[in-house]
Amino acid sequence: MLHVAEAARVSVATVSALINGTATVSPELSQRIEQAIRDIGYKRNAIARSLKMGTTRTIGLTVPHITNPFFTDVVSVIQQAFDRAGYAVMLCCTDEDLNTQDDQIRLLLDRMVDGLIVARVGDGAILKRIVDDANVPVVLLDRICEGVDTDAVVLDNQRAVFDAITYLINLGHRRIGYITGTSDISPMHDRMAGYREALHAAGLPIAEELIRFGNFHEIDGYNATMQMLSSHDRPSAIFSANNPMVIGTMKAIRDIGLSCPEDISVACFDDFPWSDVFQPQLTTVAQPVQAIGEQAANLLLDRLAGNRDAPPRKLLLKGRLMIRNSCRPHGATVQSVSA
Amino acid sequence: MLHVAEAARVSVATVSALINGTATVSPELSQRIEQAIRDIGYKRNAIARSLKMGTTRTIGLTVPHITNPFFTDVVSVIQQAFDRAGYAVMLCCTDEDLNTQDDQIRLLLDRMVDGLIVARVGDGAILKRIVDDANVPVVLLDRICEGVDTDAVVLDNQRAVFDAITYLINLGHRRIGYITGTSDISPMHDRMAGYREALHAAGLPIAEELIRFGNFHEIDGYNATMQMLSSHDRPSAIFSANNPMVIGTMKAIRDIGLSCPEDISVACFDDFPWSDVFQPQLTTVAQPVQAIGEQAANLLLDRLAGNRDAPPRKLLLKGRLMIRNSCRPHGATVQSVSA
DNA sequence: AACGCTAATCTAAACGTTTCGATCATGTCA
DNA sequence: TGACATGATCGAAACGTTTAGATTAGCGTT
Repeated sequence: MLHVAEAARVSVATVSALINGTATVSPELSQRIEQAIRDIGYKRNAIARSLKMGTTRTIGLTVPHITNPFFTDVVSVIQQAFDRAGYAVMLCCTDEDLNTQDDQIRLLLDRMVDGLIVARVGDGAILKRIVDDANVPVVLLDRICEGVDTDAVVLDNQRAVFDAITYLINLGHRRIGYITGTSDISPMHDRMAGYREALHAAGLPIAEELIRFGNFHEIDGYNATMQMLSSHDRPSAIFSANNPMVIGTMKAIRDIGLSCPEDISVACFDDFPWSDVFQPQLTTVAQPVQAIGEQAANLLLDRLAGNRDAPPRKLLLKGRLMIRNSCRPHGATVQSVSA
Repeated sequence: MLHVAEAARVSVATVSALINGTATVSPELSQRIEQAIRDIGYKRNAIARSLKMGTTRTIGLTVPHITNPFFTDVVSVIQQAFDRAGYAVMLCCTDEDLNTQDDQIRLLLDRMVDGLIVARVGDGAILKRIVDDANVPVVLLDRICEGVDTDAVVLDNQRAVFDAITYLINLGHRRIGYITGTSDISPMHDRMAGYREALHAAGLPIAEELIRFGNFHEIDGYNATMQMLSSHDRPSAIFSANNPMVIGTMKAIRDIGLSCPEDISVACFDDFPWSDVFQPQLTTVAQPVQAIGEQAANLLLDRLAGNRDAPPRKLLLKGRLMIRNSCRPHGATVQSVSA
C-alpha cells in the first residue's frame, strides 16, 4: 500500500479510504490510485488488516470425521454459507479424540477466528473453559454440551430413534439389537433414550445383551454385530445409531452367512446418497442436513453481525424415517413388505 | 504480551525470547514470566506473529465438491497430514465453477496462506496467472493444468480406464456406453482417451452416440443413461467416469425397468465405502486416496520446509480395478460371473 | 476582508508480535 | 587492576494496515 501511495503521490490514508470507501476521495486522486494499484498489482494484506481490525473474517469448524456422510454434507453446506458471506472456513477433524479437539480449538483461537462451529467430542469440561475465555461466539453442532450455554442446533434424537424402533416393533420385532457410540455425547445418549422409551412404551423388556457400544467406526459395528449374531438367541432386527458402523453390521451379516432383509432387518441413523439405489435399500433416519448446516451458519453469522448479547438459542430439528426395504415383518418369508 | 512483560517486570523482548526459545533467559526470569503467563492466561496472537514473520502456517485447499467421495477422502487425508505438521487448512469448494474458484483462490491468497493445494476447475489461464504472481508454492491435485508448471499428483487416468474398458470387452461387451464430465479438465480428457484406446485396441468401432457428457452431478448421469437406454440399439454395459453420476445411472436403470447386472453391466470411476456391502456390488476403479492425499501434502510440506527451487515434481499414481459383481459376461443369464 | 463551514487530504499512532543492535553486569585473564 | 569476552536483558524499529484528529483548500456569508 505504501508503494501504491508513493506511485500515486498520495498518502496511505487516502489509499485506504478509497479501497474501503470510508471517505470520499476526489476523482483525480481516485484515478491515480486505481492506476497505481493496477500497475503494481497491489493486493491488500488481510493479515495486517486483521491485526488492526481485530477480525479475520474466518471461522473455525471442527467435526469428528469428515468421512461420516452426515458431517460431509453438513460441512459442505456450512462451507457454502460462509463462502457466500465472504468468510473463510478453517476445517479441523478431531477424530473423536478429546486431546486432538482441544489442540485444534486452541489452534483456531490462536489464529483469531471470529467464530467457531463445533461438533464436539468427549466431555465438555475443557470445551466449556475454552468457550468461556475465548470471547468469540460458538455454536454447537449436532452435539450439545452440559454446562456450555451457547447457541446450538441439534436433532431431536430421542424422538427420531423412538420412531424408528417403534416402526420395527410394529413390524413384529421383539428382540432388537442396538449398536451405539459411547454415551458421553448427547446424540448417543438421547438416541439410546429413544430406544429404551420405544421398548418401554410397547411393554417390551430391555435386554442389555442386545445393546453394544462401539467407537463410531465400521470395525466397531462389525464386532458388535458379530457378537450379537453369534448368540443363541439372536435379534431379528438391528438398529445402528451411527452410519459408518452400519457398514460393519452389513459386512458381519454377510460374513456370518445371513442376509438382509430375509434373515434380519437393519435400520440405521443418518441417510446417505446411495441408500436409494443399492440393495437392500436401507431404512434410515435422515437428518435434515441442509437445514442443520444453514441454521448453524445463520446462528453464527447473526452473532458475527453484532448480535452478541441475545440469549443462547437452541434449535431442535426433526429427523425423518426413510422407510425402504431393509426391514421386514418378523417371521415373514415372502417378498412383500406389507405389514 | 505487554501485560505479561509488565507483570513479570521484564521487557517484551525477553518474553518473546522465552516463548520461542530464541535466546537463553535466566531461570528466575523464566519462572516469573511463566507465572505471569499463567496468571494472565496469555495466548500468543498468531495474527500479529504472521504479520511480522510473513508466514501463517495455514494452507488453502480447494476442491470441486467435498461430497464427491473421492474428494471427501482426499480432503480428510490432507487435513490430517497438515494437522500433524501444525498447519491449519482453509477449505473451499468451487462447485465446478471457474469464477467461484478464482474468487476463492484470491481470498486464500489475501489471507496469506503459505501454500495451496488445488483440484482445479475450468481452463487454466487464470489459475496460471494467479499461480505465477502469487509466490506461494502450489500443488495441483487430481487435475493437472496446461502451462502451469508446478508440483502435481494425479492418477494415470488413461491407463485406469483402459483397464476397466478392456475388462468389459473381455466379458464380451461390444457396445459400451461412456458417461463423462466436460473434457476441459485433464482427468476427463485422459479417461476418455483410455476408453477410446481400449476400443481401438480391441478393434471395436467407436460409436459417438454412446459417449455422453454431463456436469459431474447425479442428474447428469441420470439423463445421459436415460438417453442411451431409450435408443433402439442400447449398450450392454455402461462406464461412468465419475462417481456421483453413477448414482444417476443406477437410478435410470431402475426407473426404466431394467436391472443391473442382469440386463446391463455397470462400472465406474472412484470407489466408495459402501461398494462392498450392497447389491449390486459395483465394479469400480479405486484411486489410492490415502497415497494421493499424503503425496500432495508431502510435496507442499517439502516446499514449505524451504525446498523452493527444486524443479516441479509430477507424481503419477496407479488406479486399481476393483472387480465385483455389477458386470456380467455379455449375453449371460446365469448367476456365475466366470467369463 | 474576515469568518466559518465543508470536503479532501494528510500525519501519526496503534494493533501484537519478532529481532537487531545496544547496554550492562559478571567473571577471566594478562 | 584494567581490558575483554560472555551472557542476559532491553529499547526500539518493523511488519502493513486502519483511523482519529489535524491540516488545508475552497467557497459562500456578512
